[in-house]
Amino acid sequence: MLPPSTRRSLPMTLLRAREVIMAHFRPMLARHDITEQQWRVLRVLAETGPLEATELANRASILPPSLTRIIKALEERQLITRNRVKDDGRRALLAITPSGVTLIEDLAPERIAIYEAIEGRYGAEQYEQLLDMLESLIQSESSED
Amino acid sequence: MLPPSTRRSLPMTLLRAREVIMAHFRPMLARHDITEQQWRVLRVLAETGPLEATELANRASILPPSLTRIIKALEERQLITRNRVKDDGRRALLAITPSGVTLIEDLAPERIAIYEAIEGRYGAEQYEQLLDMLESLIQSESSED
DNA sequence: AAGATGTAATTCACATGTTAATTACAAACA
DNA sequence: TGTTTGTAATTAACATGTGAATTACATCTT
Repeated sequence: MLPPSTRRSLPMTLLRAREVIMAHFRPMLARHDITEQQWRVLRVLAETGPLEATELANRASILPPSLTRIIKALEERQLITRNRVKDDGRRALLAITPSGVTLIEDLAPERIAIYEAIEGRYGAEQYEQLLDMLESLIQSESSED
Repeated sequence: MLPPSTRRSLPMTLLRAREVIMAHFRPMLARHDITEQQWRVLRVLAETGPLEATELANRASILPPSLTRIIKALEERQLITRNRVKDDGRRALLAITPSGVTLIEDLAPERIAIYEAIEGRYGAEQYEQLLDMLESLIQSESSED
C-alpha cells in the first residue's frame, strides 16, 4: 500500500474542510470581538447549563490549559461566572451570564443562515451523511485502550 | 431550522475527527522530536521537490507566519535548505536535505501501518468515500467570491 | 530615473494547542 | 492524626494559529 499523498491524507483533508467552513464564520466572530473557542464555550454553557471545567472542556473540545485562559477572559468580560462547589474546593461551576446569553442570541440568526447556505451548496442529504460518517469515524477511533 | 447543537456542528465534528486520528500519530512524532506541522512541510517537500514559500504554505495548509517559524527551525536542524531565486530577491526555493529525506523514510512504515489500522477499523470503502465527500465539501465551499 | 502600485515574506501581538510540571485539594489508609 | 495516593485545575514553556502592520523587492507608469 502506498502512503497517502499529502493532498489526500485524512488529517490534512479534515483540516482543510474545517478551514473552508470556519472561513464563513470568522467575519461574524470578529465583528463581535470573540474568538472561535470563546464562542464554543459560551454556546455549550447556553445549551447545557452550568458545568464544571472538566466537563466543559470535553464538550467544547478544548484542552484544560486553554480553557483556563478562556475562562479568565470570559469572566473579565462578564460573559460567564464561576461559583465554587461546596464540599470540594477544587471544582467550580461555570455559568453563562445574561449578557452572555444575549451575545449568543445576537449571533444565532447569522449562524443559522451560514449553515443553511452551506447545506444549500453541498446538499442537505450529503451534509447529514457527512456528519454521520464523521461521527462514525470518531466512534471507531476513540479510546480503544 | 434549528441551529445545530454544539455536539453536531460541522466544525466541531471535523475538529474531533481530526483529533482522534492525530492521536495515533503523536507518539511517533514525539519520539522523533518533530511537530505535526514540521512533518507536513517535510513530506510536501519530499513528495513535490523544491518549492517557494507561498506554494509550500498552500500545500501544507500552513499560514505564512507559521511557515516562517517552521522554516527557521527546520533549517537550523539542517532538514531543509533555502536558496535565493535569481532575478527575484524576495523569493527562495526551499528543499529537503538528505537527512530530511531519511527522517521521512524512517517514519513512513509506521505511518502506513497506522493508516492501515484506521482503514481496517473504519472500512476501506467508507474511508475512501469519506475522503471523497470531504474533498467535495472543500470544492463547494472554497473561494466563490 | 522617480514615484506609485503590487507582491512575497517577515514581524508583531495576542490567542490557542500541546506536553510536562506543579499546586490545591480530597479521599484513603496506616 | 499524619501520610500516601488520587484528582481538578493551574502554571510553565514552547509551537502554531490568526489578523494587522511592516519590510524588501518587483513592476508599472509617467
